[in-house]
Amino acid sequence: MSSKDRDDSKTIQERIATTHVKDFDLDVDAMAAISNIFRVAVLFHNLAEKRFLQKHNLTFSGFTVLWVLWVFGRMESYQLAKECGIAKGTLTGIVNTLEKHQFAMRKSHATDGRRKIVILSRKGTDLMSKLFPLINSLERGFVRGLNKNELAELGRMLRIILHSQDNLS
Amino acid sequence: MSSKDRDDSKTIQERIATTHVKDFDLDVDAMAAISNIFRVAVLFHNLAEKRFLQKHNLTFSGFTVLWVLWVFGRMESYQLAKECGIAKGTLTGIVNTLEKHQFAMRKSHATDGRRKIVILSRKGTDLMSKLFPLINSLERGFVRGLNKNELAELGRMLRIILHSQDNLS
DNA sequence: TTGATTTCGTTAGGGAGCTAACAATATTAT
DNA sequence: ATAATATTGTTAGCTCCCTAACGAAATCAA
Repeated sequence: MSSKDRDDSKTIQERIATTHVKDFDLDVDAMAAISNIFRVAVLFHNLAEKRFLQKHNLTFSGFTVLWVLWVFGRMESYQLAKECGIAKGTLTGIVNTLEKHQFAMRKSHATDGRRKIVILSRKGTDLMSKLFPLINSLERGFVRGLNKNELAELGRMLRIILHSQDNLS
Repeated sequence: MSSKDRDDSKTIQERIATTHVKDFDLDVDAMAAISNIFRVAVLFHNLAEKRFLQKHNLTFSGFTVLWVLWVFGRMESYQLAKECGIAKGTLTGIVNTLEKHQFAMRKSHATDGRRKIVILSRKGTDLMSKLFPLINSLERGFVRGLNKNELAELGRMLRIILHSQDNLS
């Protein structure tokens, strides 16, 4: 199966944008890439919620927090927010929801009265053991059109983009 | 500048995940790719709002709607929602906000009493002429670590991912 | 020790995202 | 023509997301 057999034609938006935009000095390829990154993210987000998360009273954000907790075991709030890429005020709400459904709970820091630690409950751990492979199967499905080398190349390019933004938060 | 000179090492999350996850039959590369797509999207979203959009009372979603309207001229609501990748109920709120700031307005359909058409105001058009190149410069900055061929390859792979999901909404 | 500054988590207010239910209008069936 | 069905946009309820302001606690200064 050659590369030509696969559907990689431009989306409607890209096509129109290409024609509409010639008055400005625009980088259409950069625009298309970022725009399509958003499309993939939204698509994955919605599909994951609908297929696997909703029935467990879990949102995608809640899952992300549980994912980090599952990987790291436990974590202090401010670090958890940073790792999830959300504001600290947002994390408060998400942890409230997770606590309501008893997937996680808060603990006070031993020596510092300001800090709180979020830990995974047994129920949360069990759920993650079940959800993690399911979500990964969805991820696998999303990139099934790419071969091993292409997938590695995609990962490399995304890391380049991320690291080139490190300085300007 | 060779490929080796650029920072494309794995993120902390990827590294930890790789070690924690060996009990399951997981595709770590697929996980890393999707996860990093989300990171790029969130980073771009926040940066665009902070740098260019906030000062005009515009959110990223509001900008997206204006962007589609600017490209297509005008559009019926249900189609606009679909093109933006959001639910119709969500679009109602966004158009309310856009109307409040007079960037866009609703018109009734000529023959079908159910349908509404959203059109860009003069104020919205002027703003987009200014914002469009600014956002594009941010997009350009995001992919500045990739050369022309790599960027084209990235776009091609993202399109493959998107089209391979076409069947399962 | 006392006072100023910093850090951490929560809260409040605005906007965005979903689903489900609803009213209004169109379309189709009988 | 009338009834049943389908479609469109809005609304309500919940969650998420941001920023800004706040209180509590820790740290630093003098």
